[in-house]
Amino acid sequence: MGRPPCCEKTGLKKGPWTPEEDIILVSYINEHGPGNWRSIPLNSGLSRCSKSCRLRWTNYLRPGIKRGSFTDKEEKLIVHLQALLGNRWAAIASYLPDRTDNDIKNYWNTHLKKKMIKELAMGDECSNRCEPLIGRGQWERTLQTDIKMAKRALHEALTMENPTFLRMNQLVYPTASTTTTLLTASTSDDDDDHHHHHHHHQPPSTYASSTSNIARLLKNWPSKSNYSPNYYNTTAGATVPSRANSSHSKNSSAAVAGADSTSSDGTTASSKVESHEDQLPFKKETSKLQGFEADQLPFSILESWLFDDENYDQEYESNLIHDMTMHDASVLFG
DNA sequence: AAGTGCGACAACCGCTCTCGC
DNA sequence: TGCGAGAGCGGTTGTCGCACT
Repeated sequence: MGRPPCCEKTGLKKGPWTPEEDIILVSYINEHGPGNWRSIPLNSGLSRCSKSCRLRWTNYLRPGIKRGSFTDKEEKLIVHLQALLGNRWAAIASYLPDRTDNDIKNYWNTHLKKKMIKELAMGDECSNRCEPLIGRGQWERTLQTDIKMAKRALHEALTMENPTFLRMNQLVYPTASTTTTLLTASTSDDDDDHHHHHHHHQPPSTYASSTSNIARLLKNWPSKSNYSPNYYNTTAGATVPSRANSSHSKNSSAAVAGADSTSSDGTTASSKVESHEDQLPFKKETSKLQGFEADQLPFSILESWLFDDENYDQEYESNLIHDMTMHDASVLFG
């Protein structure tokens, strides 16, 4: 095919990033905000293409990224969502806001795919050998049930009007008063964005996965506890307004937000840029979440739907399937 | 100690989508 | 409406480190 790789133009550097390059990139973004990637190599002195800068930022340098091994819950969620959505890693990543799509994709390819194949093989073997214990049909039904549960969760999240869903949020949010204001039902298709939360990060084992290295070197680098998610959100804020509402951004793993926080210069993120909260799937008022463990949110909702079999009843399923319109299906499955 | 194989993951490539003109 | 530029996404590759022989 014709188009040359973007980095071939002017001898731009490729390959692993050095600490010095990371510092330059982070310093620049710290000062100007993310976005406008094309200007970064021009103005920052980096010999990297804009694309490489964006990837480096969104996958590794952006604050709030959780690294390290995946938990069982995350793993299960990925399996569910992959069964539901296929290899749409950005969409899957939107349900694990502190994981990048690249991370999830790699984890799937290196761990989960093999695991699923193995389990499939074991299922087949078991169905051949020990039919009385669990037959192929039963295994398939179990899998189908899992997929349906995931569909149901997604459907709930998208419709936003199911009373059961509201109950779930009351579990998540601490007070009834906040619940009513936070759960303004969305009418926009853009609302399948995700919640954002902070996790306690595991210490990175290599440089490439270490933003803390940069933190040590950069005086103003925001710590994990005080970073300004809206400010650093690749798609949000004044720096890249044109992309903020795109269909890509709604699923983007870069769209990380969380509880409001103080940025490096001492101003709050929400005062610095326009809030991105109204694009979140479950609207919330950031100020009302001060001090609240927002990082519990995604799993609080999804884990209940995806992991708790007690929530699942056949009657609801049949009703749901009946209610799902072709439009819903096209939205969900493209 | 040296060589080899393999797993993990960072980074790249190419395509598609969106937006502004 | 068409076009070009920028950005996002998913597939794939390259590299590194570890385990094993």
